[in-house]
Parts: sequence; structure tokens; C-alpha cells
Amino acid sequence: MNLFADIRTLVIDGLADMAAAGELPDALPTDAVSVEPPRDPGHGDMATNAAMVLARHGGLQPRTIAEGLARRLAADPRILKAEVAGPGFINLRLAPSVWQGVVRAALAEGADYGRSRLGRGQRINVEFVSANPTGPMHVGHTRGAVFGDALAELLSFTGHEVTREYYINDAGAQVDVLARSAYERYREAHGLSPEIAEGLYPGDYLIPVGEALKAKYGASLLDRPEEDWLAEVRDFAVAAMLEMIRADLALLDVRMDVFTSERAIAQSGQVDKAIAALRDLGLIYEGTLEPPKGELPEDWEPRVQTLFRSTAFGDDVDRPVRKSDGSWTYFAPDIAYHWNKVERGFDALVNVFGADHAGYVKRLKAVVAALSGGRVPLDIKLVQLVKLFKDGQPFKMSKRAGTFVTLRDVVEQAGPDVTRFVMLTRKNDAALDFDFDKVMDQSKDNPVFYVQYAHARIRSVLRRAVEAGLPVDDATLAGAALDRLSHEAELALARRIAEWPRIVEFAARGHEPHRIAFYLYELASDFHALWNRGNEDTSLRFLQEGDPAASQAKIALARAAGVVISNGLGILGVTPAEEMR
RNA sequence: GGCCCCGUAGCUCAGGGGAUAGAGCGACCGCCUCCUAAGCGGUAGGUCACAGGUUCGAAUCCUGUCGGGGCCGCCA
Repeated sequence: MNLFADIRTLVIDGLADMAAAGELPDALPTDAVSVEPPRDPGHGDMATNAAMVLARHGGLQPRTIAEGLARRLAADPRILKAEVAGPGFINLRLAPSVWQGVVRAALAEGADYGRSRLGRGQRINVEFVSANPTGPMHVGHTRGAVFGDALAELLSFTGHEVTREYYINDAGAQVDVLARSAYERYREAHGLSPEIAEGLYPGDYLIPVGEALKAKYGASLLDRPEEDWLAEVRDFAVAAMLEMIRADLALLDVRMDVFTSERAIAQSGQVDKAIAALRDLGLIYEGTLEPPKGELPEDWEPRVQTLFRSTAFGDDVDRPVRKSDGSWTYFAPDIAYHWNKVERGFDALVNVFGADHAGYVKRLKAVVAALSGGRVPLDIKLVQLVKLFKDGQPFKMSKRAGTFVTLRDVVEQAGPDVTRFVMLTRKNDAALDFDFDKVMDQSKDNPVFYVQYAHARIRSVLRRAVEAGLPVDDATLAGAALDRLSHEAELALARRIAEWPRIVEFAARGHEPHRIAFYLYELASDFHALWNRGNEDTSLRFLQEGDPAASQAKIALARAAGVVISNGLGILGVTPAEEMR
């Protein structure tokens, strides 16, 4: 059940009725008609802008339309009152039975409450993390991992067929550096002193890789020229790094459906095919780029190279795909990879990148637009920096020194649930402070705790009800006498519960999982408020001594809130707490 | 020089073209004989950086300016 969608349908039907009666022109566009809670609750339960939206197209006075529409809406049994206000809003007051129905629906639908068919089975690919396979995941990757996974779950919850994908950058110079670094550890495993030259990866995590190389190859790779061992050591080390990355992701319960290798794509000839496809579209040409504006690189000289006409799709300059020596640029495999995704038949693509990749957004969108003929939308979500704090001090990472803060460090200290929730309490394009002291704090200052505490209180109510001999399974609660829920404080919580399906769809449309986290905080706040009203007004307590029917209705409301918290945390990948310790 | 993100209460931040711009923290005042006070209620606090534009209506969209952060390569 999606109450807001239902009432919007009622509004649209009302408009159609007006058109049939000649009060409105036919076939006015209704896309912009919204039904939402008014900012000021004093205005009612819901408000629609329908009259104002249609007045623009129909050349009519908003209030004239509003009055005709309000009259029709008021005829519906769900609508207690429909009044025209302000510049042409229609404020709706809904019957208490509507809110009671929301509670019943939440209990009846359970884990499916809030699910939607928004995606209509659309196949969508979410590419995220895609960290270079040269070391463990660090804290910078953590946010992208959590964001991508939560977004994938959100899309799945809204009726999309989701593929979680990781692109392995295993073809560039950095994996050769990895191979050389691992080779030194291999020498070390043979008792030789490693020479970790400037530019190699110094981290200890390569020591076991060196041992493993020794176990596999014995001494056979020692004292051989690089060309004899580079490819084998590289493949071995990359595989080891990927195992480490998978294990790191598993700490956060992130699991990919598909790992795609850049090297495999390059070796399969897909780069040539993808470039040929662009060439067929007339988007590849030989040319010379203008020198960059501002300070000129010292070694700049104009050269003829193979270029992609990305400016035809809004990019700032055309982009080289082939260097002047004939080899591919880094961009070429990216083109091939996105061509590959389009060829695999996805209806939509999402890439989750670190903010340092902002410069690639336009060219990649250009590639996908060109290769899909504009059919496949590509949304690129840039995830901003995470700043770590501990004991009030910034916690710096330094990749050069090999002492960066890893994903494992963070998860082992804060736990997966806290890490995931906190990483989602900011929109992706705003920087995030992650303060170990604050996120571990057991108080309402900490949103993770606050939401978990609400859920634990609900579980506590249910446990006590069971002790009191009340049946509290969801089916029984859904059949409870919910008309006993009539107090304003109780209906307020039901109203919030009614918003859940709407929030889910909205978050999914915008690819914004943080909205789920903020909503859950508000829901928890409403629940805590109601709980405390029971301190002053005993009739608002969930357990009513000697009145099982009232108790059941009130417990049903609490349980419905619990269902929503549980569903919401499920999307975020956070385990709901049964009790607080 | 160009591009991207950010600028909303003292602080940290929400805010989908709609009505009197919200929450938490901090400050101040209250609330436990009572299902978990690990909580709740209230008060104070705002030229939504600035200037134009579009609109019946702009914190929101567009242009520009200023400030903070990030990026720029025949690197990956």
C-alpha cells in the first residue's frame, strides 16, 4: 500500500472527471501534480498543487479549479475535509480509518511494505568500488562500497533487476608496479634483502604474497630479468589482491555479482570493436588538440592523435583514445568497458566514483550516449571524501608511507552496522566526517544508536506483551481493533509510517540512499516522542492493563513502526537491534 | 585558465518550483512511584554567501561574482 500514490490517483481521477464535465480542457499534462504532506501540519494531512499546475496550461484561475476538485475529493470516504488554501493548494484532512488502514497494511505486508514496482524489472548495472587491485581497501573506498551497495539494494527493493559490478583495473602500469613490489617480497622470502625502490608499494600486505610466490615457484624466478617473470608475478599478485579486497568487502557484507577485468576486455579485442563502433558513428577522427589553457606543461607540443568527438555530447574537449605512438590511452579500455555494459543489455547504468574522478564524468556519459544511441542513461554518483577523527584529532592516511587507514581498521573499531549507517548519513556529494568517538557514542546524538534504540524499545514492548499472555504475531495484530488508535500522538506516528513507500520511491528515483537514513531518524523520533507521552498520559502506553483490545491496537502501531525500521535498515544493510546493551 | 562539489541557526547538517525555511548539538527552562530518562517537552537563535534572471510563486532552476574544497597530463 502506498497511501500517497492512492490519493494522487484520486486527484488525477477527479481532474479527469472535471474534464469530462467540461470544467477543464481535455488532456492537460498531470506529471507535475504532487500529493505530499504540507510543511505545516496545521494545514492538514496532505496537500496537492494540482489546481496551480493545471491553471498554467488551462488558462484558468487556480482557485476555480481547486474548488471544483476539492468538491469531488470531499466525496471520497477517505477524505474528511478538502479545503482550498493560499494560492490554490487543496489541503486534505484524512479520516482516522485511513491511518488505521496504513498500520494494518504495514503489518500485513511486513518485509514487503514499501516495496514498489517503480523499476518495472528494468535491468540496471551498479558499478562501484572498482579500487585498483594493488592493496587493501582503504577508508576512502569504504564510503563508495557502502553507498553503492545500499543504492543497489534500494533499486532492488523498487523493482529493478540489479547487477553489482566491480571493474578491475588490471591492465595499467600500476599492476606492473605491484608485480615489481611483490617480486621484492619474493626475494625477501628467500632471505634476500628487498629493495623497495621509490614508487614501489611498501606495504606489509605484500609479504605473504612473496611467501606464496616462493611456495609456488621456489627459486626459479630469482636472478632472472624482469621480462621473464613480470606477467606471471603480476597475475599472481593481482589475484591475491582481489582475494584481499573480496575479504575486505565481506567485512561490510558487500558482495559483488560480477567482476570485470580490464585486461580481459583488452585481450578480447573489445577495444577495437568499441572504437570501430564509434568510428562508424563518425565520432572518431585524427586531429590535434588545442594546448591546455593556463600554465602550459613544459613538454607540450602539438601532435596528431586519434580523438573521440566527445564535445558532440557536452564534453569540454575531444578526448584522445590513441597516443601518437599508436598505443591506446587509458580512456580506450574505458570506452570498451562501457560498450561492453551496453552490449550486455542493461537498461540503465550507474557508476559510483570517488570525487577525484569528477573529470571523467562528461566523457563517459558521452561514450554511453553515443554507443547506446541515447537509449541507456548513465548516472555517475561522485562520493566525496571521508575525514576520520579520533580523540578530537584528524586521523590521516598516507598511502606513500604505507600506513593508510584501511577499511578493515574502520570496521574492526566501529563495527559494520555503525560504519554503514554513518556513511549514509550524508548525501554522496557532501564530505563526511567520521568521528570514532561520536559514532560509538550511546546517546541520541548518534543517529545509529537512536534508530536502533527505537527498534529495541519496540521489541521490548513485544516481549512484555508476550509475557502478559497477549498474542502479538503480525497476523493477529493486523486484525486488531485498530479504531482504538485515535489519539493525535498515535496518528502522527501512523502518518510517518504512511510516508515510507513514498520516501523509498523518491530515494530510488534520485539514487539517494541517504534519504532512507534521514527518514528512519525522523520515524524513530516520532516513536520516542509517543513513548514518552506515556509517562504523563498512561492511556498512551502500549500495554494497557486489563484492556487487551486496546493493548493490541497500540502494540500493532509499535510493531508497524518496527516493520518500517527493519525494512529501512535492511536497505541500508544494517541489522536492527533486538535490545540495547 | 578550465571543470566538478560545497556555502542554510553559534556548530554539524536536512530541505522534490509551493504556504510562516527544519532537525540534532551547544545555551536556557522543565519532565522519572510509571512499559529502558541510553529518553521526552519547551524557549531563544536565520538578509538560505552576494547580485541579476526565469516563474503566479525561488533556499531550490539559469547566469555572473565572492569564499572553501577537489580535479586537470599522450598518468593510471
